[in-house]
Amino acid sequence: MNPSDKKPKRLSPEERKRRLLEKAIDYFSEEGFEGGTRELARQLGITQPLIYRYFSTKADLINEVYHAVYVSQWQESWAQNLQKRDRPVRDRLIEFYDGYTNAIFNRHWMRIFFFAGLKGLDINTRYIRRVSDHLLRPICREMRAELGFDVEKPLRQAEFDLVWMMHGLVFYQGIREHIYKVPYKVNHEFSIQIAVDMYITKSREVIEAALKDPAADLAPAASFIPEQLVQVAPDRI
Amino acid sequence: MNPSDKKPKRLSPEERKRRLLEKAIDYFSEEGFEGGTRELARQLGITQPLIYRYFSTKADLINEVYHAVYVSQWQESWAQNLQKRDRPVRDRLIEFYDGYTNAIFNRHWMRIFFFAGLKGLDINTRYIRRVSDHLLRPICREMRAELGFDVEKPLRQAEFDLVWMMHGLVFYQGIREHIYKVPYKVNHEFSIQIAVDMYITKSREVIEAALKDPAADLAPAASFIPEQLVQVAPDRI
DNA sequence: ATAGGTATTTATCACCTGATAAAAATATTC
DNA sequence: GAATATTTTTATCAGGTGATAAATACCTAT
Repeated sequence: MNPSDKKPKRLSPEERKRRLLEKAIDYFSEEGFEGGTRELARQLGITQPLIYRYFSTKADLINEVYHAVYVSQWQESWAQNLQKRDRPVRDRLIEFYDGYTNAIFNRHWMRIFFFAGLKGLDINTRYIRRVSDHLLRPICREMRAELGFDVEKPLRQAEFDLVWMMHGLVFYQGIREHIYKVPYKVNHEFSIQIAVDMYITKSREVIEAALKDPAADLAPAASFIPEQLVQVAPDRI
Repeated sequence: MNPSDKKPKRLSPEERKRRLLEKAIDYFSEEGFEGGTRELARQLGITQPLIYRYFSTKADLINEVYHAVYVSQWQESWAQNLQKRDRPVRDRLIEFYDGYTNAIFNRHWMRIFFFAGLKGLDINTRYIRRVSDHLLRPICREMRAELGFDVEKPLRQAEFDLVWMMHGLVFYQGIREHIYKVPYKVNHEFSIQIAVDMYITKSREVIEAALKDPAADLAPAASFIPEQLVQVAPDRI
């Protein structure tokens, strides 16, 4: 046996915790949060009680998994760059979706997102609200500004639906790739381009019709709840 | 108490099994397949061992849930009507998606689909293959025929991706409504119209470019496996 | 009314779950 | 090299799981 293969039986707390969290992301994104701590320990080559030296409860471990996968991946620059009016909206959107899909189109992110979504966990609803409030609503404003509509008038339902359609078209390709597991490489640049073009093309008539009709539904109000991406109610795990 | 409220303590096997399956659909679509048989029984007002008089194992019960939610909802007329060339493709697509979303945009279908998808269950991959082979590929043929392209030449990747984009745009609105649980009614007719228009608008240039370039990727071959929507490998539950 | 049939419950099995406490193994310090 | 400190394991707990067998409660036909 290669002498360099010798792995020390004891690790520093930092290194052990790092490996534990890394494996937990892997494991829970495959098995869901019902996955057992014993099997997780087995895959790490350690015994199950050792997990509890580094995470006080299973819920605590899962919380850190969330943080690592979701929170730390969110880029504040997304919302900032989307609102820099020195370039056409189309360019900004394509650049944004290039970065966004690059951050979230991976097996860990996609699967944990849906596991959490099906469980109705806080982190998931908060994330969707964040996408809605910090990304999609600003995009609607930018679109109005570029087309010369009044930015101050309240957002209409139809405009909001339309921007969600663009978002959904892009996002669904990630679902195909990582949830459906299609047996070939999905071309994301292509779908981003199609989605953005669809949005740009349809925006004028949708905004025009929505603003003309005083009876048209308003988009639901942005959330009042001070939203963070962090907490998970422990009893939901 | 209203005398008509008196419920008999014993039911006929048919009625009991019917109620059990109905509740199981409800229960597993909320909790996922890890949901316990005791809680299921509790919600039915019966004891847990009674379940095993009507379903030999939990896997057997889940299998019947699948069948009720997926298989029995599939309409053969979808594929048939899509290929009747007496009307424009646009009309056929809109009619199809009206019927399709009407069948699958409900909490049971949507949630069970993703629970099964995350577990990698056969039923789910089979379903996706069925959508691909029986719906989306025929749509691509119809589109080529309407635009006057050669229907016999093999399907290209870009055409296939494009039809999946239309499909994804529509499907994603169901995800928003039933997985994200947005707090308002999503307008499906609107998104269907946008999706179909996007597909029709982009088809000509995509097909043209794909057929012109001899190096363009082909779409993956339709599946050879004799696909059914029925079986679930018991050991995967 | 009673007897037979069967739907339903009670009691129980072996196994798995997250979590805790004490013992052991390893590394570090003097 | 002995003493100390800390990582890791062993042993175990209480409670939950799917499933089975035997006992019971209910309905119906006679």
